Amino acid sequence: MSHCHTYLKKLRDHGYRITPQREIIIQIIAHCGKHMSAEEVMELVREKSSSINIATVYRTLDMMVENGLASKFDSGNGKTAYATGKHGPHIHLVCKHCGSVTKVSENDISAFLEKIEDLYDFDCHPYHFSINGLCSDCRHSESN
Amino acid sequence: MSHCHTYLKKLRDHGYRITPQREIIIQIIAHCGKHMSAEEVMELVREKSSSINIATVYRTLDMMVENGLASKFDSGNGKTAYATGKHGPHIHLVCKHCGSVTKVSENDISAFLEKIEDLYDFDCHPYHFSINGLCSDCRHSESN
DNA sequence: TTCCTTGTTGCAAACATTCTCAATAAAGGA
DNA sequence: TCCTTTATTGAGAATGTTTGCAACAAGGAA
Ligand SMILES: [Mn+2]
Ligand SMILES: [Mn+2]
Ligand SMILES: [Zn+2]
Ligand SMILES: [Zn+2]
Repeated sequence: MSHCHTYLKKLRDHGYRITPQREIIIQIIAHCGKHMSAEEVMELVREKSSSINIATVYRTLDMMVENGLASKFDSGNGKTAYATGKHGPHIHLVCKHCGSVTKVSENDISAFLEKIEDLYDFDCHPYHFSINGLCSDCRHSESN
Repeated sequence: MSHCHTYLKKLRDHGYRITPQREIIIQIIAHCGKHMSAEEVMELVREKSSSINIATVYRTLDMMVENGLASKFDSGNGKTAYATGKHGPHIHLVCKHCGSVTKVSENDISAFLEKIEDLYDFDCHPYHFSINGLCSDCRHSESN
């Protein structure tokens, strides 16, 4: 069963209705491994159907986030980015000085997330978030 | 020297000009220990001066973030929240099912942040961000 | 298959945030 | 103190995202 069918089934099991709009949107974000803004999803949606509204795209993406099927985060360029689990669990270190983004691998976070689960009984899967700070280059080149 | 004078000095040292608008905005966010939205800052600004524009509030808060004097994160209610270091370093575990927010203490994160610094030479201070997931109540009460 | 209930959609308006630009004023030098 | 340079401001337009609501349609019942 393909990735997006799993998502659709999960949503149906949660009582959501499966509409053609949702099928198209979920297929797009599920098959594309990268972050996408709502507008980028919308562009691909338009290739498949001509009358889906941007509000429906936002609503569907947010529904996925609320049900743990996608993550949502501030991409730093003024648009919110969405991605499914296929994008893979990792976090982004965003330099607030130069804007560079460094990826932290799953391996380097797992111990931390296990701790969060043990101490707080909180399940942070699929995890994909950003931490702001100063990158290596910027912290060493600055006088301050 | 009060908290906000330290901020003002740091900004002046970085070449920024100190305007009455910035003094008022920084004083407000520096003295208030909690997260505030730009609109909430604006309301307090209006009590001190009648003609400061909301764009200036946004610009000043973002300037603080870019210079490591404040953090900025998605509060979940549709408005971005800002806070200075006085709010204290910690992270928020936000339940995407019920919306509850659990605070993770500095103590439980420090090992992770040291690892990030060692491995990636990235300085994530002042850290104050959120992780989405399922809270204890929701993960156990749900059938899924 | 048909009907009913109620969740979902498209649309437009509202809202939150960012940007553009001409006017203003902070900071430093004379 | 006055002048010059140039960062900053207010105003409003633009952009990105959310919301209210009437029309529509998915999914279950009969
Ligand atoms: Mn990513
Ligand atoms: Mn906080
Ligand atoms: Zn950097
Ligand atoms: Zn919860």
